Amino acid sequence: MKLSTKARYGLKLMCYLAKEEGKGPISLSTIATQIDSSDKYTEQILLALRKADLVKATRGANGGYFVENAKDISVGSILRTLEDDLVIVNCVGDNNSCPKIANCQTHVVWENLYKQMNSLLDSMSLESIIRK
Amino acid sequence: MKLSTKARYGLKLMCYLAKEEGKGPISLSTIATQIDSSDKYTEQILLALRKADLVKATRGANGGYFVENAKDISVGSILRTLEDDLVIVNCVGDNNSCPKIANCQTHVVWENLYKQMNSLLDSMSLESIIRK
DNA sequence: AATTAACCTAGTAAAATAGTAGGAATTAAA
DNA sequence: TTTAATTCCTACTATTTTACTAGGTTAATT
Repeated sequence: MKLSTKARYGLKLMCYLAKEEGKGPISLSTIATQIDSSDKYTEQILLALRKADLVKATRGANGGYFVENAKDISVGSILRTLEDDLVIVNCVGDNNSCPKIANCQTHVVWENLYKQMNSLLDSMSLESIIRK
Repeated sequence: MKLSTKARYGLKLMCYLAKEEGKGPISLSTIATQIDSSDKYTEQILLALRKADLVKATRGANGGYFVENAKDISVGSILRTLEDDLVIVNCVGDNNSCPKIANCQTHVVWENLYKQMNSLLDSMSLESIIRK
């Protein structure tokens, strides 16, 4: 159960963008260099984050990606968009459909774990972690 | 980031053995049937759990697997043996060797997550979850 | 018009997980 | 003392997921 590189690069990149907040769009290639990843892989991550509205982008010459209001962006929201909603087992979260939940002792474990992870990660804002 | 089937089957199986505590050894095939898995796959899981001393086994005819003191076995200890120590990223836990930790903002996130997961799972005993 | 840079989809390579197979060792019962 | 039951152990294979690459399209700026 390892966190994906997508999520790790993604959080790293968001920290970088948060630190540069207010300085205008930053190009993909600059971002990729900062986080030691390839342009193409970084692009995929940024695409997902933009679709989730966690980063903004402007196209064309001098375009790039940027973050607004880092203090309102939680680490949880970033990881959920890059990590399949942080659903650790299929029987937790929104579309859990296991018919045996009622008499399943293990379910309570996954449910607790899921809730704790989300609430911890939601309690950390991007701004709070870059200040340290 | 999904939990492995090994860990899921493993916890299920431990719940079953905990419920049967004191009734003597239970054969592999009985256990496999109970958790809807194959004998061979179940065997691998039991092997790992036995090596971690979480289940006991007796060999030969009428042999099998059993659990002692379910109240002293934590869910965390089970999952750690089946899930690569629950190390979500390489830079947490015992053999973290990343030289950049000192000036890495994301590390604090992984470290917190790692600690919370472990402490939650350690706080749940096998006995406590089968009672519900 | 040319250039720069994001957008988007599809494909491939690598790694991890899931599961199978089969023989060796041990114990109990016949 | 032989046979049957049962765990032990290692290696292998198939499947799925993750990681990463490629290349054309669209939009904005100069």
